[in-house]
Amino acid sequence: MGRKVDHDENIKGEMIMKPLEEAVLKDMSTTKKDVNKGTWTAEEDRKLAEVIAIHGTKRWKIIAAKAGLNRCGKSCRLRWMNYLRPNIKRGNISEQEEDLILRLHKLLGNRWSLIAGRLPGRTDNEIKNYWNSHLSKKIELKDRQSGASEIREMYVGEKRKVMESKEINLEVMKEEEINGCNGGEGSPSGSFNVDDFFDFSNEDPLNLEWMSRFVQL
DNA sequence: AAGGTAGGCAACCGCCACACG
DNA sequence: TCGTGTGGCGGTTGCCTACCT
Repeated sequence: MGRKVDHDENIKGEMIMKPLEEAVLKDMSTTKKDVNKGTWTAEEDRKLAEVIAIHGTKRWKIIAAKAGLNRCGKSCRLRWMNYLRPNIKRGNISEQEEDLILRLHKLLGNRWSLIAGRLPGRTDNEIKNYWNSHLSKKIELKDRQSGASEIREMYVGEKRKVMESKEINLEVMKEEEINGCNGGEGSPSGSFNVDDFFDFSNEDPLNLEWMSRFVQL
């Protein structure tokens, strides 16, 4: 811990500790022994939401201490992100959303947070769970029905290679952009543009037309 | 009605990347 | 440049509930 913490809140409203708060944190800091685990209670949810309403969602360790919960910061963050955050949609994943998940997964693999970023109100955890419990089985069934499992195994291997090279390409593209050597008409990045892909502006997120630019099912 | 099993989901774990001193 | 703390992510676990025998 070498970080300086004796500040007040800054203009952005980010949470920064005063000396007293530092002492509180010290008192509240939990050892692995006494840390609370398992399902969250309504009371814990309420306390966490209260603290976040005041201090925002930075410095989860401090938030955990301030809320007076014997929870680690990670646990608080997870609870907020997956359950308490405003505008969270729960359950009832529509056909449109399912289609989008399938396409995105085909394109991105198990990059759940990226996929979730394309589905407003959905969390990476929910999509991951939905995939594991519904979609993966659906795909398996579909494969079996079409008798394509062997072909698929080959395909999956090939796809993995492609994905890996695509990941490399994404990194290269980002780097090129940072270095200012991408974006010309002679750009080597081909038809897949990472910024187009992650540009959420000016579009209905559930409209799949944008997706068909990138991947077909 | 009771016990066993499978499915769904919330939460934890461990790793990695990044920021900061 | 290096060490440390923290947040973010994907994989995994374990609990709860519904369904089946």
